[in-house]
Amino acid sequence: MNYWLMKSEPSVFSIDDLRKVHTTGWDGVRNYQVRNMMRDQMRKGDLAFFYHSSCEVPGVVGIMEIAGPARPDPTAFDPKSKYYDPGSSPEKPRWYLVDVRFKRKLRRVVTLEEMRGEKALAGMQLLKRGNRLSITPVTKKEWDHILSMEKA
DNA sequence: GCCAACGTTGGC
DNA sequence: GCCAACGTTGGC
Repeated sequence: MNYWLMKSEPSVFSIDDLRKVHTTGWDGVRNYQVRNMMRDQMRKGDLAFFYHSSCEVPGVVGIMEIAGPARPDPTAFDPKSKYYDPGSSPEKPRWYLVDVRFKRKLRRVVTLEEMRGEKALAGMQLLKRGNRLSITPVTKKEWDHILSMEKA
């Protein structure tokens, strides 16, 4: 069982959007490292933090569950999609997504700023300089620590 | 809007 | 295979 953190801009897709649709394909990933993580390491039943990025208060806002194994990202095949990639085809897909299911919202936003101040989170990949990956692994210790911050 | 830190592209 | 130019991410 693995833990993850997945970023999304709330103006594009927020935790409230996920709550409404309940389950959705996490589409639009166009980074090879992130693709490989989804395809090779994410498993059904893994848990992930939903993180709001590029917004007023960036931070962890909720929890979701990986609902199934990686599958080809259909937006890559759609010429009308902004994620269209002519180099990807159903026969030879280049991009993958995982399905995610809403679990719950946190009682409050655990902000990026707060997390930076926590010794226990000093090694977190999210907090490393220059990190731009939209999905990063989270250790069980980091996971539990962030959940303990929710109550503070 | 700025800009640091990456990733990608393409000429050579 | 190198590397300059360009594009993107995302905090601030």
